[in-house]
Amino acid sequence: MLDINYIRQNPEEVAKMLHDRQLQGDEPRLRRLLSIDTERRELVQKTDELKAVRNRRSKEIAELKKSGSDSAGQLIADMQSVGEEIAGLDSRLSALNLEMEEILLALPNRLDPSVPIGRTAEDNLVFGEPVHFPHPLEFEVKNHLELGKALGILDFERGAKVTGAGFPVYVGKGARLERALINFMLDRHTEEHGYTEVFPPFMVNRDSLRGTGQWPKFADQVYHMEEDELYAIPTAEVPVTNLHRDEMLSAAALPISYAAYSACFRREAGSYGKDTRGFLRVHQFNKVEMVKFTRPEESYAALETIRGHAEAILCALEIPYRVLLLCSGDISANAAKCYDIEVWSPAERKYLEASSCSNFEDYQARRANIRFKADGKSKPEFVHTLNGSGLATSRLMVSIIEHYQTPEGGIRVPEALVPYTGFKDISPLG
RNA sequence: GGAGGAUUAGCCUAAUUGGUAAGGCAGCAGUCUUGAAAACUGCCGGGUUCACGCCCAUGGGGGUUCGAGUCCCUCAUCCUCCGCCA
Repeated sequence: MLDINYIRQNPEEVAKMLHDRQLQGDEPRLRRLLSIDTERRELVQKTDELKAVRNRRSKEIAELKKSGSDSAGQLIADMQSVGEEIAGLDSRLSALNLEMEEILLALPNRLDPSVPIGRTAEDNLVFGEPVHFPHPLEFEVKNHLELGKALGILDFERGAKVTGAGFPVYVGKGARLERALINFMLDRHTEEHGYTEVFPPFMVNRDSLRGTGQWPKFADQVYHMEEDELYAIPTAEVPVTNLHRDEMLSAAALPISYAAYSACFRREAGSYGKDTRGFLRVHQFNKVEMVKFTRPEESYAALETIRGHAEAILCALEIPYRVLLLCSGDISANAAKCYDIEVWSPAERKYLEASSCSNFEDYQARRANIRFKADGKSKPEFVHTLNGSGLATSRLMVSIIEHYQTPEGGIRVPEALVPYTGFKDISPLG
């Protein structure tokens, strides 16, 4: 959520941001917001004056009653009408506040100046050089679906029977490989990158969804348990960032860094037809997420750090990847700046998104009311929040299966994972 | 699921039959000091104002009232006991 004071003082900047994000259609709502704000402020002034009168008179009534005088009757009658007037203005005010909040919650974040201006994913900037690792695949490569099925480590059909399409089952060494990946990444982040491990709830309430920005705008992408008014988390970002909702953090504690494994649930409503085969788009997948809370002036350095931590995982696994700096038209509404890390799929012959590292600045902190005090004399400030996937196992699994396949149709286990799997390869014979 | 109790600022705690939230700790700045501690003074939730000030804020939402921390309704969370389950 943006600061209404910032919007009031820089309306043309906000309009340009909407334009850069290809959201020109939101501009009428921005104008509506500004007019609500003006009316609201006038109304506040008026009711404040009336309330000041009421407070003063009420004190007089108290004094009169205390002194045993009966002369308070006229005053009380007068205040009755003042009270009615206040109630009328207040109800108008709360309607305006409600509408203002609705618009504010739906308005996207500002963009960092370093974000390239562009219309679609085509305009994303390749950041730095793609990173290669030599994998001798001098034979006809199979895709992860064929290999996974032939090796008996992935079972999409039974997953579809038990739950539905997009809920894969990992079997045998496949399950072990998945668990190894999760443990490997958590260990790296906690032991080498300085994160505190968190194992969060996989369901959250609405306040948490609103805090990180999945509600109200993206509510249709989230599984909803109506009877209990709970939502299945689309990412650990939601429960972990909301750990500190409505808290005043001690300045000395910043930055706070959490790494969390969670299953992630996404309805992916309306997204069938594109990259939907196998693991490329599923309703449930596993992910290790990094979340940071920083002082405002430190957030952009922290973004680079998080990206480095995600890249370190890929380097350790020797999986080829590249980094994209998302353009204004493709970046998510909540983020001020975002890198995507994409891994190379030799079977699909294209890059697949495996990680997204974002700086939300104070956009989430303002929604979730996460503040800190720099020192004793300064006012509470909103922290900056960041997160990055570190990383999504489903996409990594595709990479590992495809890059580490052997001409015989088996899979070697990446060196770094062997201590976690307890085996070095998955052979066609099982 | 049932009964009872609780929720006040970063933390801890007060407030008479309903009369408009008092203190303490921590933190910051200043005075004093060679320096520090102690002591003293000021600041220390949000909005508005050049400022004085004014308004809002006692877990969330609503109600009664001239006036609500206090009374009523409702929801959330925590604690205790009972029941149920693993």
